[in-house]
Amino acid sequence: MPEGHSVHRITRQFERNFVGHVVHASSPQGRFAEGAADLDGRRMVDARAVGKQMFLGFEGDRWLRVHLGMYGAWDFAGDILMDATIASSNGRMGQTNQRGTFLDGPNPDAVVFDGAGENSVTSIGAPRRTRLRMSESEKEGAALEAFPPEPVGQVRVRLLTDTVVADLRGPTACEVLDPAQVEQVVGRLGPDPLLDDGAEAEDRFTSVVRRKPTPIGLLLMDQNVVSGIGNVYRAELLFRARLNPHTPGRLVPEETVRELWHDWARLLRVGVETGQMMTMDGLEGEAWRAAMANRDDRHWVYKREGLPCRVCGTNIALEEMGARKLYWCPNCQA
DNA sequence: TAATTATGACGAC
DNA sequence: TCGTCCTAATTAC
Repeated sequence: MPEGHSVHRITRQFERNFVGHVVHASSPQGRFAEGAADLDGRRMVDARAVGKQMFLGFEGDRWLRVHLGMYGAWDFAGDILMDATIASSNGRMGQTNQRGTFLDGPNPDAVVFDGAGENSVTSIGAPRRTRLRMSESEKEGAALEAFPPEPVGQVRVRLLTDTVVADLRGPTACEVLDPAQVEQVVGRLGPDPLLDDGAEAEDRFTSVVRRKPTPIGLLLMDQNVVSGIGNVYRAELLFRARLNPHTPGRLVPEETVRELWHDWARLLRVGVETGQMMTMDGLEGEAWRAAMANRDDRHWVYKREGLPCRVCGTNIALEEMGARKLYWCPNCQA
């Protein structure tokens, strides 16, 4: 999926555009008809992200829990108010699409018209009105896109206000919970650096890791140990720490574990702000722009099996760990 | 047209 | 450890 950063970004979109508004909920696909009927007509009162899970609170103690899984995605359309902390103009968040774009980053095909006529929403301060450009096919014909647009594909849930619509497709979880159930789910999750940002969370993560015989490469992916890390961030965090993925948690030096926590906090913040999993640092100018534009240039090891390590030249290795592909440098991470 | 792939997670053995 | 679920894009044939 969409790792933790995407979910925080999506949540901010809901905070900005839906919280405080009465929502019309439906399930165009039909598979969430009951839940949608329950939520329909209620005012959204809260939007929270914990790791990879999002919770949308509605009047009447209803919470919609959504987990995107590996290929879920939210599409936003209409007059979207961009969150000042999100430097993206795209309406779609979650999975990747074609055209080499990334749905949780700026989409070259989505031009933004803001109040100043600038092609950007990166300015801070008052929210700006944005609108997604018409798609290629619509560009030819109709002058104005109808609102709301016809749902495309398998839309599990559609949430609609007077001005904005959000479509959810492909989630691994989508259900209505009561407050106690929400607490139960959240209570089982490990700390999320954007929520639990103090020494207490760092200590909790550190002590859990240092108690376990489990390989650190598995612990980082365990949402009960730490929230929000997925397969990309796992590989990159381990490389950045020059850590062998097979090292049992309890044998990782305490300082290294603490540095892992801080590094995750760092990468998560960058991810939320930019919408991209930029896991390389030390890039400047053109190299940085190239990396931001091309996902193949953003990572140290992820999806680079057989290619020379960017640091030592050793071929990047690929193996299965936790039923997922793990990329690492056997030399740097010896 | 079919197979493959993907940034997840769960339950049955 | 395996099978299963969710969807869409890309690649192979």
